[in-house]
Amino acid sequence: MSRQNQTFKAAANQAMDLFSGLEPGSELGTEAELCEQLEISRTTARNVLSHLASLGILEWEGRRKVLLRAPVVADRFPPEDVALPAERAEQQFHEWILRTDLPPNAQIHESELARQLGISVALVRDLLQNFRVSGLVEKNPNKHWTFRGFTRDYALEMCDMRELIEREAMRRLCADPDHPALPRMVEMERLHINLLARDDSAMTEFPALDARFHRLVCAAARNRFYDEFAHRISIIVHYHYQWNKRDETVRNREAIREHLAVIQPILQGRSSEARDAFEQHLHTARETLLASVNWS
Amino acid sequence: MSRQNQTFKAAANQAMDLFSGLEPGSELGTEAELCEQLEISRTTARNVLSHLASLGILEWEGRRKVLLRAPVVADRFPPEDVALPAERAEQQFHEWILRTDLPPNAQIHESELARQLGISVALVRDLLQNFRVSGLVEKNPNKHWTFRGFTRDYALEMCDMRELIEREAMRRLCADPDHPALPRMVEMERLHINLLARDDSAMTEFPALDARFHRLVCAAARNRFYDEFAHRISIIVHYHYQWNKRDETVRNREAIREHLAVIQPILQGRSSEARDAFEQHLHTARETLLASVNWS
DNA sequence: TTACGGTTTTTTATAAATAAAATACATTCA
DNA sequence: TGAATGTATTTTATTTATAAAAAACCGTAA
Repeated sequence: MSRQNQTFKAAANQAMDLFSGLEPGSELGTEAELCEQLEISRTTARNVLSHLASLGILEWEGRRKVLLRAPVVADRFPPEDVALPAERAEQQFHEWILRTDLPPNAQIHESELARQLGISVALVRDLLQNFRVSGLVEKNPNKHWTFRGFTRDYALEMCDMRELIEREAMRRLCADPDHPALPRMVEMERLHINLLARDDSAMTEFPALDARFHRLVCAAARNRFYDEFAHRISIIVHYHYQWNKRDETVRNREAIREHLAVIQPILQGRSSEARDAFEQHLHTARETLLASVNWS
Repeated sequence: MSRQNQTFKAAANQAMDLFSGLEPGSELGTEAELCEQLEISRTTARNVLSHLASLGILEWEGRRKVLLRAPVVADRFPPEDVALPAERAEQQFHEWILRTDLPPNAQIHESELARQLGISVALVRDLLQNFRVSGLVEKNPNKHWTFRGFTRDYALEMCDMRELIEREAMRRLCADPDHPALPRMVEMERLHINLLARDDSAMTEFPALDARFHRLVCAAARNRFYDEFAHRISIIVHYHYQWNKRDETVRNREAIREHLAVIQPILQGRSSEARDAFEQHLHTARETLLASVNWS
């Protein structure tokens, strides 16, 4: 079927967001300006303009573009139409592989998975190839893929690598009082304090914050290999925890406090205290992760 | 054009190797046995048998398979026919990206590269996606790829990561006197001593040995993430050094001696000496790598 | 005369097509 | 009867096709 026009649809919705802040009758900028704002090509920008014109939202002739009325909800493309197939597929795939209870050494067939997820084999192939780096699947040439299993071994190897990297990143962060990551750490403190103040139901937001915290720590080392690994891990941990929910709120609150016990000394320049607290947190994180796979 | 039959051709050549050791007139085993030996499916095994029968190398009817004559060179498929397109393409791609003098931030177009390498865009896409993990290229969604450059920064980040991992792996290797990697270390010592005894022209074999040594060290940690990283690095370093040839033989001989200064204490259980020597080697390796990118 | 808009060309994202290779099923002969 | 063979089906590797999106090109009006 080739491409759908998701980029166009997403851009059209974004343009409507932009224009709903303007008065009807106001003149719009040039095509190039719209491209900048929406981060799209002129081809797509022009398609958007002509679409909005056909909806009667604006009048467009040559360089004159006048807003006729504010866009309404009915004008927008529905959210399921704007997600790119690749993005949608990736999310579905992660859900499937990390939340379906696949046994270790299970065979994964590209064609079967494509049918299950309702996407093309080529896309499944992309997903599996990319996911291979996470160490959970491997390819048997000319044959199927194998799921290696979210086993205790896997968790141990992941924790080892994570601790190696994050410990080093933390060392660098603490060593430099003018480290460029510090402003973002201030913001991070605020987010943690806010979340801690809210009630248990808000704890569902923790996994995302946890991932951001650890990615920020990794980013402090300014090493693309650290970042790459942190990114991989955050996906795995995110889906794994969504699925394993026991003691969730208690565990999450405790983790937020541990994060703060790291963040605050960093901001106040008490390095050794920060590093001790971080060691403590790495230890807890390891325990939590291992506990969640203990049954295997 | 879909697939060529490389698997079949490679298997046919392998089968001929196998049969050339047998007397004409001898009976061959079952189809299933041939599958085992050649690591192929029965479909392919049967195709091979029928091909060899049509060449008059054997007679095949039902379960009776008799070797008629020894295969000769003319029976074989030429080597360029047996390599899989994907493998051939990968090698070409690595040559291209690591030995062509691409400037940092150069644009890479899938379609253009496909034309240059004479392969399909889909294959180029696979190669770039896979290579992305090495941190040298990045994707601009809906647009081209960007070569980030084999810069000083890149070399520094790579060395940092490498040292972090290999230092830890070495610690583990030294901590366990019965480590399962030790037998392979004995073999490694032998290979190093042999190479050192040969003349300068043999030094072209060093990069491959170097990669093996470092991969073995990483393997000692028994962590799939270490292995993955070691593998990536070995590709980069391999191609980079092939291209940067100054002081080659001197540098290589020195590196062999440094490797031996690590291997021998390990085998003799002198841990701290091994680790000191390894630190020294990591330092030299870093210097060498940085020197090779100094011009940028 | 130059920045902007109209048009054409190139490139990417995705799916579909095709032959090879693997696997599953049916059949036959020791 | 069951292990090996013959046959059919499924799955993978690779290329090709197609529409969307980006980029390049060219003309025109402020």
